[in-house]
Amino acid sequence: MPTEHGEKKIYTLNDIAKELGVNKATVSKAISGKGNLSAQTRARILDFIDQCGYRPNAVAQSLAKNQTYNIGLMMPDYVGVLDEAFFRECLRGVCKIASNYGYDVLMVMDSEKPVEHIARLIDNRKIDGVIAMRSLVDSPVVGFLKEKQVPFVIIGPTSDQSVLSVDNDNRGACRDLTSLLITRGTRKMALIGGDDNNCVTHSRLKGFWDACDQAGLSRDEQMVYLDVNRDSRLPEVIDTVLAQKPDCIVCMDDYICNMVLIHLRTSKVQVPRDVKIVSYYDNILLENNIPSITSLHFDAAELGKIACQKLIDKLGGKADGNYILPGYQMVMRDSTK
Amino acid sequence: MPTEHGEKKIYTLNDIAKELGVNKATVSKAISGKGNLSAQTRARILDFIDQCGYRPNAVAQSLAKNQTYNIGLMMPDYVGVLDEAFFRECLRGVCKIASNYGYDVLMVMDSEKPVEHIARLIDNRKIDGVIAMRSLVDSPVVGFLKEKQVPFVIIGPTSDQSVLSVDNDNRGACRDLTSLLITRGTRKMALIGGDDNNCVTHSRLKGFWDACDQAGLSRDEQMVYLDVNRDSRLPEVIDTVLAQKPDCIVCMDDYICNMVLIHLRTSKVQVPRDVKIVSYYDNILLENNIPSITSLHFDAAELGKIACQKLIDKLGGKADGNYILPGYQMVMRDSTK
DNA sequence: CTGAAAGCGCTTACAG
DNA sequence: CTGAAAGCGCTTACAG
Repeated sequence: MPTEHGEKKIYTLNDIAKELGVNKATVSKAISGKGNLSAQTRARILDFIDQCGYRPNAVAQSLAKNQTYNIGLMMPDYVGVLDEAFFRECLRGVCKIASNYGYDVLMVMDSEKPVEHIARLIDNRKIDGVIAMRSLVDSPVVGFLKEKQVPFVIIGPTSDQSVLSVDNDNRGACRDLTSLLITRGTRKMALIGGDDNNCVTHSRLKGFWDACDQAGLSRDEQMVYLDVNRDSRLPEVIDTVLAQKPDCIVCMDDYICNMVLIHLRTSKVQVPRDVKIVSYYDNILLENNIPSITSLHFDAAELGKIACQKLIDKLGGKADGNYILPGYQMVMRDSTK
Repeated sequence: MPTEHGEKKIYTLNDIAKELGVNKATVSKAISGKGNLSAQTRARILDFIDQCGYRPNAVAQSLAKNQTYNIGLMMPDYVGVLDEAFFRECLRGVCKIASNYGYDVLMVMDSEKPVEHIARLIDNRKIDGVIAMRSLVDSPVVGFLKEKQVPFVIIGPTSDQSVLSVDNDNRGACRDLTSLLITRGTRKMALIGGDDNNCVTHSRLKGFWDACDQAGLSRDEQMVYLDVNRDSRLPEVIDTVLAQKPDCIVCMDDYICNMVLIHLRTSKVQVPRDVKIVSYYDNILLENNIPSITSLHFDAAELGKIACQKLIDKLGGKADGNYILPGYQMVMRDSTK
């Protein structure tokens, strides 16, 4: 029932109750479906609500029900350029499911003081639970959330069996890809990996060793370089690696892979003729590279969806198992032909 | 005052009032600083609050003050891979300022039904205002927000003078970079551009033409290719362009630039000897390319900050001018030597 | 300077 | 099946 001015009146439960000559509790019941009403009055109320475009005030509901229908999403402030796609996809997944259940997602970019920020949200009772996209080893966030007793799930690895977590099977995937290379005759493999402080680095390394062990290859620590960050060491590391004449260079992420490719180009080393290249992560720029790069592909959106689903289940009181490991794809391309 | 169990009691205003033998209105005033209180009782109350770790229930405050201290941030669901860095930086900027002012950011990933989603948020009164990262031409979102009379600011270009907006000076930046190339002797330039439905594409094209006009070069439409998306046309477009022997290829974004580079490599065309390359956007992968690529760099975080600041000003009743155009950097690198 | 009251817009026992 | 009441935790005029 818009007025002549086109400004729509915003109805409250009370308004509707008065307008219809019933009690506002009755209206509330009609909407929520709780308690019993005659089908007739329910229909009458619902009809009217439809016409006048009534929408409940979520804030008032929150206060009355002590539930906000908000979840806090903690996202790393800085992530590698090439992980951006991952986080964004993950965010999409989370938002999608949240939306399906009528929840909203409150961003926490954990820049300087992630713990303080999330603490404020919790203490002010602005959220019901949190999803932490955790990427750093020994993040203080997890301890904090446990202490606060807020329902939460983390995206990433944990050794802590008491926390709900969802993760890609990085270890298994890296193992499988490495194994496949070995099966195909690769023997001398080099591994170049990123941030040592990042959980995923360790999982991937483990997978790499798993495959070596399984194939009876000795662990050649000389061929493994971790914590190779962008600023400095990468060029010399690549030189050192090349000097050892590997069959294949395994890059832990696409940033490293890109740098390796550039370097090889300058050094006139041909892929895959002289050396094979594999990346443990799949970015579109490398897919387009010539030769295209063999890599692993994880479904980040799915990960976000599952994380969100688990949190909502938990908020709804459904207990649930600890881990879920969605699948992955090995994308075999020209760089390992 | 934690109990023996380590579970901290959660205090309400009422609890504190009782504990201290004062009225809860008094406590409220002590906290808000509104109204006048004796310095003594104020101090006593504030002390106690400090000790017991009281935090106001934000939901109750929202209801009483009719203000949520939440802002909705609309983010495009799908963005080009290489724009991800831009959006993430922008998001950071927004979150940063929001946090400074005690606001929280509610994500809206406008996938299928952006308007419906934001409508729900508004109608349920979960947010006070919105920031729209608008990237598409003729987005229905803006019209909707105007109609709803919700305070909002958009990040991106508008012709609509009645809406608050913040944008990079894409046109000016592209003009300047193009002009500089012309000054340096470039005459025959090709332009390859992305999504025709994206506002930024048009701004950049205008800047390109501006520079041509200014230098008295005729507008050679034969050398301009828009809406070149990834799936298909790019390789043939590049061939067509190369056949015309340009001095320089201007790429509207880094995805295109990357494809061009790959293609040139395969065709044994050398940069910058045979042709110069410029990108209108700056991604780290291209910075590392050999040769490194000349490009424009925009400060996305700053853009986000300003957008958020403007919205908060508006929410606080401060009217403000319509546009702000932050600066940019021209990063001259090897590809135009 | 402090208190008592009404109100924000809902929900949820509890009566009838 | 419907209504009257109390309550969620705050804020804000209004008295005194």
